[in-house]
Amino acid sequence: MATLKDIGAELGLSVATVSRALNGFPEVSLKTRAKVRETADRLGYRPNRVAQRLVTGRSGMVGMVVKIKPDMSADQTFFEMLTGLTAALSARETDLVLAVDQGGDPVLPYRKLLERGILDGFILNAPVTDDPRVSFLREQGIPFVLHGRDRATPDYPNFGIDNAAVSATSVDMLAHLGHRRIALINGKLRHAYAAERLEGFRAAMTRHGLAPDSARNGATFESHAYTRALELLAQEDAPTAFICASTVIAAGVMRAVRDRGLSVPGDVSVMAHDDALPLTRAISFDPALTVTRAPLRDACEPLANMLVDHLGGMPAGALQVMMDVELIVRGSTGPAPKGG
Amino acid sequence: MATLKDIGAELGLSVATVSRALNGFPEVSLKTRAKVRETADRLGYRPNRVAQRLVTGRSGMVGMVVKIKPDMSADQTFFEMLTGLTAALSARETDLVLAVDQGGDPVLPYRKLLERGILDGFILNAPVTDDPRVSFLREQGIPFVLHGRDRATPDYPNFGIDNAAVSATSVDMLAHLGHRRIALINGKLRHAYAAERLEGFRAAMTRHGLAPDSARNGATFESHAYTRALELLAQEDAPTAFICASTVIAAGVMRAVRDRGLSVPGDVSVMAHDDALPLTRAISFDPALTVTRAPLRDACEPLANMLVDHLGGMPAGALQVMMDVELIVRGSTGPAPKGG
DNA sequence: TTCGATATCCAAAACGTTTTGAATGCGTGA
DNA sequence: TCACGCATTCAAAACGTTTTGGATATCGAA
Repeated sequence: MATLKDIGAELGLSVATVSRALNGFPEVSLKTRAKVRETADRLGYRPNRVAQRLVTGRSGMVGMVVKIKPDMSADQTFFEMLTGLTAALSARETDLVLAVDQGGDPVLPYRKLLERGILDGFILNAPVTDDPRVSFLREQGIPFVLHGRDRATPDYPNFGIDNAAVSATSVDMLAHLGHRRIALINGKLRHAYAAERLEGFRAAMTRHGLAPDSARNGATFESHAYTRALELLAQEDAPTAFICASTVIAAGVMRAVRDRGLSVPGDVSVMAHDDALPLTRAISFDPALTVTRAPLRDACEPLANMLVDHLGGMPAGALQVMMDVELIVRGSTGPAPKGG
Repeated sequence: MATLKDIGAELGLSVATVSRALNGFPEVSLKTRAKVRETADRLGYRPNRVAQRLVTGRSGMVGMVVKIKPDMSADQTFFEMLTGLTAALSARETDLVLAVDQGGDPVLPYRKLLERGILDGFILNAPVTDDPRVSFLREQGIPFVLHGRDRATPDYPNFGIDNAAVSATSVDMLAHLGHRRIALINGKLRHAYAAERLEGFRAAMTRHGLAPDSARNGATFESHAYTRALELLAQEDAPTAFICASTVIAAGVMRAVRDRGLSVPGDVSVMAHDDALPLTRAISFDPALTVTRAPLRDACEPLANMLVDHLGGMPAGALQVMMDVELIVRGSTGPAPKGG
């Protein structure tokens, strides 16, 4: 492998000048810069990352812990994140080291990864409210970026969507269509996103003068959503509209609606939040699913860039982004049934 | 972070001696070795891996590419491997860098990972026959270890099970129970393991004087196996025993057998090869599934160690292991039905 | 006493890069 | 001619480790 010294020897230049030339420093003449570039290409020069990292004091590696649920339902979102993150990070000369959380103490895998002493920072995802990993990494002084947020006013870099707005947008749209009894089939409440969605749901329902008590929190299985929806539909004043935390949940709800002999959207409207995962595509539903859409993949590049920027010294305050979600109205929602 | 120099300064020793003391070289006295150890612990010394890697010329990082199938069915095996490999590699001070293969050119992700110039080697899994990744990495001169093998006599480090023996063991057992018409529901034939299983199946059947034509190769979905089994059971001389490439396939076959109004193992025996994945447990079948068993997890530590050893200079010839599989007879197999 | 062997230690080089501080050459204005 | 600024380049230090090639002290044997 060609080194800076090789290039310097070839041209009669010092390694310092070669280094500057390649790194675009201003104090090197255009002529030598061109010559250096040319020989570097010709010799197939690639900077030795290990040497770069030794002198800069950074490892160029960040960590991520994937939590394996017993049902392996994390897979889909995880692969989506993994694909996007590795691509975005490698564009910033950063590598992603993975570890697996098999349950138990949530900070343990982070502690073990840290002990190896080779990581510059972490990417956290799927926060629970007041996430213990956040407090741990903060007291260790390790930089990290969080997908979403674990508290109302985070003081760390984070990127996510406005989950309260997800619920609010959904409620607003359904209320505008005349629905009065709207249910929320939510994820488990300890997940920060679910708590935010519930809060947004309650606020929006109250704002519209509607009873905010038709919210169900729990596991995001299709079968679980099916059961919850059946329970709600069996009530005297059954909901005429469902807001689902995910498209998988929407599938369960739709199945329940049909098993009750009802139609979508004639009798019941169904909408969901859509992470745009490849497997459960909202557009493949019949009828196509109305959604608040925020592709998970879109979060990867910002997350990667924010972490690298933060490692480069950018303060956390400048690295907090909350995205708006897009409302896409399709066939699964319609006016509230007459005399509902 | 404390360095060798810090420890040396504290004790009035040179960094060379401190380094030797910590690395267990013989030419340092027991007394100073103990003192060095003590101060190293007290100062919380951790070797700077980047510096180590610069001088040793190795990066301490190996790569693995996960292939995402459209149906994401790789997830289960992948997570199983990921869990085991990260643990085994970190015990050898090695990190795992992941990339994603989203289809298309199978060597592209390896090429891109290689261009970053930070990897010492690769772990390959799920080989197809005459795998193009093998030829690519070999002509690039990059060390790798393969889970399984892509040709009969591999010249690279590899670890796997004897897939021909998997079939042979299964056929032997079923033939011994009196079965004459035995079917193989196999994976896609381009996968090396499936080709080996088919070969082993044919050889064993012929050896027993049985017709080796009831083999079906294809996707490893439950539904696909169900369809294939139904087809075979509809034949005039339907099989009385099924050998399945996986427990998922066995589930489909069992469903087909029952939908035909037949019983397991009274009318039809069913057995499978079991990778011991957490989700589809052979023992949870009803009746519990007879299997040839070789936990996927068991391959992780050998694979990790073999790659690290190979990187350390051990020749490929010394790093080729083919494991035997374990036959576990449970309730899903029994004597062939009378007058079958 | 002297020689050689042995045990123990150290100084310095090396890995490939970035960065600091200084040097060189050149033109310009006085 | 001198001083000065500017553009361009270089030598050397630094990062933290491993490893090479001595150096020093100790001891036994001649």
